[in-house]
Amino acid sequence: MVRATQQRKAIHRVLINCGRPLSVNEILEMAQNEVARLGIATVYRNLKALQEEGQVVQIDLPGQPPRWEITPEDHHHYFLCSACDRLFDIHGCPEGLTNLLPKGYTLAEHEILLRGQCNTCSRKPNSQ
Amino acid sequence: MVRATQQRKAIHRVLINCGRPLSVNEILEMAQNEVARLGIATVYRNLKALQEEGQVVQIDLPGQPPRWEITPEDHHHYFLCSACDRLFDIHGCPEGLTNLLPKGYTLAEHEILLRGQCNTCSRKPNSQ
DNA sequence: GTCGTTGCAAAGCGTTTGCAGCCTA
DNA sequence: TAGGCTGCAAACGCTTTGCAACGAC
Repeated sequence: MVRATQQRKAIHRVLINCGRPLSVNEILEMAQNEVARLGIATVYRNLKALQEEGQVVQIDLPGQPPRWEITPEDHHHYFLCSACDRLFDIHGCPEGLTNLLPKGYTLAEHEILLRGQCNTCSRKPNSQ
Repeated sequence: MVRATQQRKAIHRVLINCGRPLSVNEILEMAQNEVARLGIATVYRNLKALQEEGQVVQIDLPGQPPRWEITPEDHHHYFLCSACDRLFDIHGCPEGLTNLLPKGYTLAEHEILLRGQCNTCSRKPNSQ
C-alpha cells in the first residue's frame, strides 16, 4: 500500500507547479521549502516510485544531468538554454524526418534537443 | 608537448580500426590486447586529450553509456536501430526547426536521434 | 499497532586526481 | 636528461542501500 506522506506530496506538487523538467537537486531545494528536513535519498526513492506509477518521467539529455517532469500528455521535444541551463518543452515537430532515412530504414521514434537562448537570456547578451 | 606513447597510440588505433562508437570499457579491453597493463585512468586521460585535439568525439545518447568515436567530417545525426542496437549516421537536417521556438528564443544548435529499424532488421519482422 | 516511509550515513559506480616512478623526445 | 605520461589508489559526485526511528492508515 502506498502512503501519501508529506514528502511524497511535496515532491509531486513541486513538479506540478513548476511546469518544466527539474533536476533532482532543483526538486530537493524546492520541496525543502515545504518539508525542511527532506533528504536527497527520499527524493530519489519517490521519483522512482512516481515513475513506476506512471506519474512522472525521467528525461535524459546528452551531456546533461537527468531531469524529471510530470508525464506529458503529448509528444514533444526540448529546448536547453545555454545561458541559464534551464530546460523548456517545445511543442510540435519538424517536417520531413522520414526523408532523412536511408533506403529500407523505418522510423519509429525521434528525439530532438534544441540549444540556444531562452527569451529571458536573449535580452541579456552578456550572460553566458 | 604531446608524446606518442604506446598507450595513446593503442587507444587511438582501437577507435580507428573498430569503426563504430565504443564505450570506455570496450576501449580499455581492446587496447589492453596491445598494452597489457593499461589502466582505466589512462584511457580517460587520453580520450579527453584526443577530444581536445579534435581527433575524437564523445557521443552521449539518452539512456546509454557515453561512447567515443573518431571525429566525423560533417555535421550529422544518429539513427539507433531498436532491433540490433547499432548506431548509424544520418546526413541532412529537417526543415523548419526555428519555427518550433517560442517567441524570443534563439536557436544555436540541434541534436536529433531517430529510432526505428535499419534496413537489415526491417526485413526480419520477428526481431523485436 | 503495523509496516511503509523517512533521514542519515555508508556503500556503489563511473570518472577524476595526486603522486612517485617511468619513458619519450 | 627533462618533464610529460603512466599505473595505482584515493577522492570525487551522483545515486542507491541498510537500518533504526517515525508516522500514515
